[in-house]
Amino acid sequence: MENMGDWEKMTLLNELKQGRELTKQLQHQLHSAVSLLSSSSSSSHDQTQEMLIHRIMASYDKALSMLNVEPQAGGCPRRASESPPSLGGSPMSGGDSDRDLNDGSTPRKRKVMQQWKKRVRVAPGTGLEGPLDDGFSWRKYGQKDILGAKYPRGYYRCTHRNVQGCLATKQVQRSDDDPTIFEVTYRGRHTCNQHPAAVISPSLPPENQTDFNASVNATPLQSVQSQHQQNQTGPQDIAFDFREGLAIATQNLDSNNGNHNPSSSMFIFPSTPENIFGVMNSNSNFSSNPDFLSVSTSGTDCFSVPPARLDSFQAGPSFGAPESELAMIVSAVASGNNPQANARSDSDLPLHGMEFANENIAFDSTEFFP
DNA sequence: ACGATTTGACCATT
DNA sequence: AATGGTCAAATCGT
Repeated sequence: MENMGDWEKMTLLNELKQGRELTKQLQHQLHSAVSLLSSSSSSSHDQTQEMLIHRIMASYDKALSMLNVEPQAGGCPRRASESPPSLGGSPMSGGDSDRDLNDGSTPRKRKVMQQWKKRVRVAPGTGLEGPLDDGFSWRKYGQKDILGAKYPRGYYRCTHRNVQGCLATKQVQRSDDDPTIFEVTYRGRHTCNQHPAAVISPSLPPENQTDFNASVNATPLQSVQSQHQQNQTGPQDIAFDFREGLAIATQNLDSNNGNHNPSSSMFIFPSTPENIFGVMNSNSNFSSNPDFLSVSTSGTDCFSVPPARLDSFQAGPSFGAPESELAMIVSAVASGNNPQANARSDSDLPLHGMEFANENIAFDSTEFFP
């Protein structure tokens, strides 16, 4: 456990929480099923089920407490506004903006900058090695070989750091396993006056994206651009990812049993025939490249949409559901003149951590991730 | 000339 | 001491 990376720890944590939450759901299902039946005395079979559930819950609680997490009923140990856990490396060391945080007189805890990650897949053969355009302009200020990593890590800061004092930074690390994937860690908020393309940008933490209900008519997917092109980028990328540390969505995640049932989802949101609403957990990521928009959970691609199928795409902070249970809601608006987008019904989707409330539109990840 | 990138050195943290 | 993050001089590209 000690030699676990923070990223792995977070993933393990999320899995455990998810398991616990799903067990709770199962418990509720069983309860409601029992109460629907005649209220004659519960059978020993019911009691056995109840005991098993309690033991499963106890196991999850024990595992969570071993990870120093208070297992709690709500399922969300932290509110979103609280500082995220330290992930992916030690907290900022030596940053010029951080150096002055402690005058040495009082040993106070270094301020932990908000950070969140995304995984970006770059289409192989594009010849583009750099990170995706995310609508902001970045200046590279360092590169470092990281122990155990095949590829060096690039360090970027906002171009407008000096002029406008914007402290946003990002790190780009090419994946060892899949060189077409870049893991991008964003830190700090943009305080500069840059106008990233769409409302949604991976370098904006979700709470900045409050205009969730407004329609976004941006081109959903844009080409990967070089650093130079980024500087004059217009409305471009709608890639998006979720802040660390949010709670786990608790919808039905088991997509491998072929029993995917939209109606069993815990959260159903109002949707129009033109809209798709998805619910994702805190490990979900959006990424895009010229060929598709993809949504993944825990690093596993689970959902992708060819750009031709969508007119716009947006995501924002959760609403209409307890924050403790929902991380994010995703909405995509399908084109009215795009028959493909409305052609299929929602069933047996290979989705992990994502649920559509709209049954008119479905996307099959296997089409794009064979 | 100017801005961006590269890269070795330095510093903080563990 | 090892490692990760940043600085800043040198270099590159336009």
